[in-house]
Amino acid sequence: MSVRVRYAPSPTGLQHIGGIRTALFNYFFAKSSGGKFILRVEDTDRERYSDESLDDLYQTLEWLGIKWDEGPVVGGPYGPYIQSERFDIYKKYAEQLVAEGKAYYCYCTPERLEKLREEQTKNKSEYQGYDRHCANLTAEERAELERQGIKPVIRLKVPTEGKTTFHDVIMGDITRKNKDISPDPILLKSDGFPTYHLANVIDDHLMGITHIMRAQEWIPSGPLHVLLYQAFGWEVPTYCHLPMVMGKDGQKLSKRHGSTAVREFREKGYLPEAIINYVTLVGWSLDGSTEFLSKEQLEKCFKIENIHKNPGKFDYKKLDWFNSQYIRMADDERIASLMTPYLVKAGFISDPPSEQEEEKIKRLVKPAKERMKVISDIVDLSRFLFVDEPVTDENMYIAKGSDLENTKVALEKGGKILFDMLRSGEAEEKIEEALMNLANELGVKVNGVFQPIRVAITNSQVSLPLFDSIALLGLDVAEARLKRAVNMIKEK
RNA sequence: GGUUCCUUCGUCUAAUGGUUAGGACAGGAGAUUCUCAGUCUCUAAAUAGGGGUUCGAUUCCCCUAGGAACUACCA
Repeated sequence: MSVRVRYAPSPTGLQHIGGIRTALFNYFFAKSSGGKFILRVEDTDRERYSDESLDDLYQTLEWLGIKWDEGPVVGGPYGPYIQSERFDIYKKYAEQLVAEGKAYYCYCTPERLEKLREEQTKNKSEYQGYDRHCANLTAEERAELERQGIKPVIRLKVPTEGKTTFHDVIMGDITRKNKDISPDPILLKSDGFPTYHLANVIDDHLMGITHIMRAQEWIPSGPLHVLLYQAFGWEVPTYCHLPMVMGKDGQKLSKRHGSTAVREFREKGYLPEAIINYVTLVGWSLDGSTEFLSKEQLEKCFKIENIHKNPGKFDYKKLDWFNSQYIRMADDERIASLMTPYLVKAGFISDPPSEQEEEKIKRLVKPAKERMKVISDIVDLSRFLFVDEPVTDENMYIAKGSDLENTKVALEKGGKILFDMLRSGEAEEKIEEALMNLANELGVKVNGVFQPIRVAITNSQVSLPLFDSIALLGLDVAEARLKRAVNMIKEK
């Protein structure tokens, strides 16, 4: 039987790291086993649903380059793939269960349930959950409640005896006593929408899903789902509960740990291949030493056996490392076009950029590439190129390895040597040598000459290498800046 | 509280009865005759604790401890 797996997110928020990790594992498992990857939108919670979330889902998967074989937009033989469009199906199956005596209508108000819950926690009752108040309503009682206009929910009858076991590829057998399963969970809400449990089980069956790969937080509802499959008389798919992605403190990754939405990472200038590579390595490994895996490689070598049991913490620093590595590997043209929006947004260049600006960006890539962790770093790295701000006292005088006198000489003499030689087309090595000689005369290290000049030209303690900076700026502009600094320092 | 799951360097992980317990990120030190970054080299750092089984346990079993998830008309 060929593999069919699905990613079934609920569009109630932006796609986050944990979510796409699940998507990626499903996708890679499908690809590596020659199966199908299906996308299903579980939008049964109309309170929390938002169009923005749905858009974000599509955009994020597209950005990552994850294509689904069946699902919304592309369609497929088991559609529709959006649960809100399958409304009638769930109702039908829920009512079937009621007719067979496996489920029942419940008229309890949210208020009563709330009160029940309060009492249970107050009394530290061992029994948690619904008290099966409506489990044995007579036809008359029901008719009366209906007449009062109360819209019922449908609850599953969970056996109080026995136990339920399911097999998990990663975890092994997981068994739970039926009496420990949340008593009589709601299948169909009073608004007629299914709950997750019902819709999920029905769709997985109807869509021929063979493996259910989802986060470990779903383990507790596993037995309940098995009970549902059994109630319908359906075969239970293979379970594969994925280890969770945690924050630094070992708790479920959430906003307080930092960025979690993929969109945020994208906006900061992370590359999709870095996200894919790193995220896949949390909870999975090929061999313990291979670090770099492209999407194409993963589509081939991903093995379900290599998924771990234990949760993994999300390490932002390692992601940064991957990202800087991928930036370096990417070709210059791509980096240039990725940098452009940040420069536009910073107000450095016009939108769209002029030809000269584009030329500038192109030349900026090489020296900047090695220095970026994320593409947005380009803004600070290139400020000197687009903004002409006179060097500040602070930057000028804290230049390492130079005092005021040396700084003056370095700027005046060094600057003259530098630009004269540059103008006559001398090689960089030669110029460096000349500046080194000057440094020797002054009795300072080379840096004592280079640093003041670079600061004068870039107004920054930390900047691109001097020759790169000058080349980027153009000789005239760079020299003008140097002269301005010389004049400034003369007055001190 | 109840239920279920988890436990190798700070972090992600490799090794499954026999290794000096390996790699990577982060940290530290140094090198690279311009800062930063990068690159290179070196370095420190772990089998949660206690019992078994065994000639031998990171690896198998039990207990303890710690952590996590779930416990909604949310998914």
